[in-house]
Amino acid sequence: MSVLFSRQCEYALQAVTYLALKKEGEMTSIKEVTRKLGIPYHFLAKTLQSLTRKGLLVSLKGPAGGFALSMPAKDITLFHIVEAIDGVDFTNQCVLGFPDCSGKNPCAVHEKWASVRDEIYAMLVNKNVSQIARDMRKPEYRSSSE
Amino acid sequence: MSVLFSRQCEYALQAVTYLALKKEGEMTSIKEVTRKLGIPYHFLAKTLQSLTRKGLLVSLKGPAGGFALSMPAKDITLFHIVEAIDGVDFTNQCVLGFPDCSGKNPCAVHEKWASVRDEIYAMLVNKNVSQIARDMRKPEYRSSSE
DNA sequence: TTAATTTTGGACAAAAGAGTCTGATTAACG
DNA sequence: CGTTAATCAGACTCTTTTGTCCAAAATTAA
Repeated sequence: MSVLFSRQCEYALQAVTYLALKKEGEMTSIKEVTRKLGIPYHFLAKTLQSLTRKGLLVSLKGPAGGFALSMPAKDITLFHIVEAIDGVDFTNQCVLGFPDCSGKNPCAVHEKWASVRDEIYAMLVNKNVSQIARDMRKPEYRSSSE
Repeated sequence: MSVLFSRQCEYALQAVTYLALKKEGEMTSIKEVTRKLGIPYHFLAKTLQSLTRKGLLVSLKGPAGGFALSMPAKDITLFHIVEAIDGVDFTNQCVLGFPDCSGKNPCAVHEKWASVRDEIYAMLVNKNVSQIARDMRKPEYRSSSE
């Protein structure tokens, strides 16, 4: 199992941040993204199509076609991507799986998890893909296998 | 998908903390646990058997049989249970799914996630099921549907 | 000893997640 | 116009996870 997000969501996060490295409006093909990131072609295709339908990306068919961010990179956060692929249930679900866990009826780690969850939320919201692209251009940020 | 742990692991966490409510050495049947917690009988059976093989529980067949903690509740932490069912990969995996993410080669949220992960780890290690049982006996801690 | 009640073990089924394949559509370029 | 290169759509397969079923073994109590 993946840690916190589904595989598909991880791929989406990786791919969108990769697109953010390109200059605004430049189209990037699925082929390029999957090669650089080492993820399955057709699976990512579906994922990017889904992000396009949700309005986070734009796409263009034909030669010189591909995908690009639909808005300035500074307006897209990691949270937007997670929201589009996995949904945001993690923001209100009990980490121990109790269906009726709440402030009135807390599980053993309710408050602690609430604070952890808030940190995760902040981690996703406070990072827009423009900042990430800036970070990734630094030499010490090279997570893809190029 | 569940939040952080597999369904089976959530069930295990719920069940073991339920067993911790009983007095030391008292046997509790699968039937009772699944009824109180509203989780599938045969599925939990397998889970408890697995915890028994791993040494966290003891079991006894026959009428008046069932399961009990194999050691004092204060010696069992949530982490032990997670370790036995899901494993501890979450302690060293990249949250964005980059296979080669590391301190030398960090992803965009590497440090932030490291601190969140440490908090999760502490949350699991610092809670033993004896404390949890004590908490659950208070009136405001009633997470099962009894 | 017999009946009842429980865990144990293994096989099986269903559902969800991940990944693949093929053909259609679209657009750039010669 | 025809070729080529890309997305799009949908069906399909494979794997993992979740859940179910049944018979055997063990233990208690009558």
